Amino acid sequence: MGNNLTKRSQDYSKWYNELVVKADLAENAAVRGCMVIKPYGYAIWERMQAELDRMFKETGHSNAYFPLFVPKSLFEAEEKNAEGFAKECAIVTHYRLENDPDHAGKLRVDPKAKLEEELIVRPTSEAIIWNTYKNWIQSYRDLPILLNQWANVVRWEMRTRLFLRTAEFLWQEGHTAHATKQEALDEAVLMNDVYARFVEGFMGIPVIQGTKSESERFAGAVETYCIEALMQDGKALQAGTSHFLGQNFAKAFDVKFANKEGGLEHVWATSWGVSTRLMGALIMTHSDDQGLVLPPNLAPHQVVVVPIYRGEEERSRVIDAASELAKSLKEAGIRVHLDSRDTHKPGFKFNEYELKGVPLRIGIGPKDIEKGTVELARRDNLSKSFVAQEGLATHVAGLLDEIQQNLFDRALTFRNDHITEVDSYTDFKKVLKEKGGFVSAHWDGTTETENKIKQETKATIRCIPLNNPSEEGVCVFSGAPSNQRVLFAKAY
RNA sequence: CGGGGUGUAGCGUAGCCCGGUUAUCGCGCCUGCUUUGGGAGCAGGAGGUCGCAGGUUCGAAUCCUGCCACCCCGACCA
Repeated sequence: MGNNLTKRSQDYSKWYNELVVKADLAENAAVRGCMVIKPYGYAIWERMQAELDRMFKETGHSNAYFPLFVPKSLFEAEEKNAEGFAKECAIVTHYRLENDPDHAGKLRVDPKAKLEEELIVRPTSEAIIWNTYKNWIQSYRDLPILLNQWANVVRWEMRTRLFLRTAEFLWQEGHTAHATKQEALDEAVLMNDVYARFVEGFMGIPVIQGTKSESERFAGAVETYCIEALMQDGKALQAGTSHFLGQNFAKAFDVKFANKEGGLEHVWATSWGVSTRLMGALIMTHSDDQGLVLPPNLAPHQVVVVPIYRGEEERSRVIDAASELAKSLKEAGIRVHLDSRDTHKPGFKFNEYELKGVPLRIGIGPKDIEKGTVELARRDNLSKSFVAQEGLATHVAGLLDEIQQNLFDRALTFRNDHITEVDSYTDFKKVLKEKGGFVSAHWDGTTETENKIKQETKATIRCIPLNNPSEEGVCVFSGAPSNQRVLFAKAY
């Protein structure tokens, strides 16, 4: 990465927060741990939603919506799932307020309005959805069910961070029901792959697909597939997960179907989700000290046109020319924004759009009109050049592709340079401390070893990569035999 | 919940140790003129329950007590 962020990883946290705020993406809300997503941040989220939605539909899924509240009895039906989320639930106990007789002008909870049964604000929707699916499924003819929901969920984490871990966050959660184990497994793998394609192709963030170790697995899942990304400060970030739920939820909610042979079987399930956390991944993967850097596929505005002029006469001429340019780019399918504000000088705008990460900036002034040129400035490498107005749309389209590819390649190089194979615990600790990134090491497969390593180094097993080559070795911690390497890292 | 830190204008801050006129400075905001190819200059102006509540004192942003909020580090986690 061509900036000095990595050299001051201790400041990374501050840098990240400032960037989020200054680039106008989000801010802390009045509610502890919650955030306000501002229009510019939300526009980016909408771009992500649109693309993901397209990919979901392409793979046969539909959208639906389920309730925010989960009755406690439903929530606790799948024991492991309930246990896993129990410590971070917001709970609704009452449904009415009344005037406080002791404090004029204040309200208090009406003790008479206590709910018969508490409602859990969903931390995830498996319970409420499987309770519904129970009524929808009787025969193999009702399967598969391939649904996705765009929603908010609440997880009352002790420590929160804008985009990375907020008490309330936006996400999508897919919940599917299948007649066979293989079909469900295929679905979980497929959706993990959809995530990988989306995050890499659309967001320009390289990821490693893999499975989680038992202790990192989703509560209630049989297998958790995931995509893991690496941030510029050397910490890993779980960017998305796809779970094979086996028959756990079907058994908990008694969802059976009649198969072709006339027998009754429990349904097989998956669930998968990505969240606004991906915005955090975006910021921490591409941004530099000038601000946000958006991959062209994702950017709400791919190109911004900044007119440069002095005086009223020049202004109208330049704005006319700039409008023509913007129009021709728009006709070529490019998302372009003409900033004709007269209240800010060009220099101010240059910096503002750099901060906001617009991939390409076009400057046009009187000199350009004379010469038939424009000034092109790339956000990814901050280079500038003068090019002819003629054929500009084609040139710009090509450049946008190039920038998209360049951002991905740059991040991929960084990521690959930060996967280090180690064969001793000394090296393991040394690499974690001095270099960061993923450490590829042999592990004996036990949760006990995993926990001890976590305690001593704060590193966790991020994933066991898919198609991992088998290799004989010994666990770096215990010395017990192992037949493959797994990826460890400190993580967000 | 444990350990540390910070609360002063929309944002960032000085002042606090050692109490004393009208609470400092920068950014931003408003008005005018000049400016406009990399965050404009000058002049004028608006904006404050000094986190909250008590206490000490002739006098509190400053000292004391209590409370609240936020940030960082741990446990928890997409």
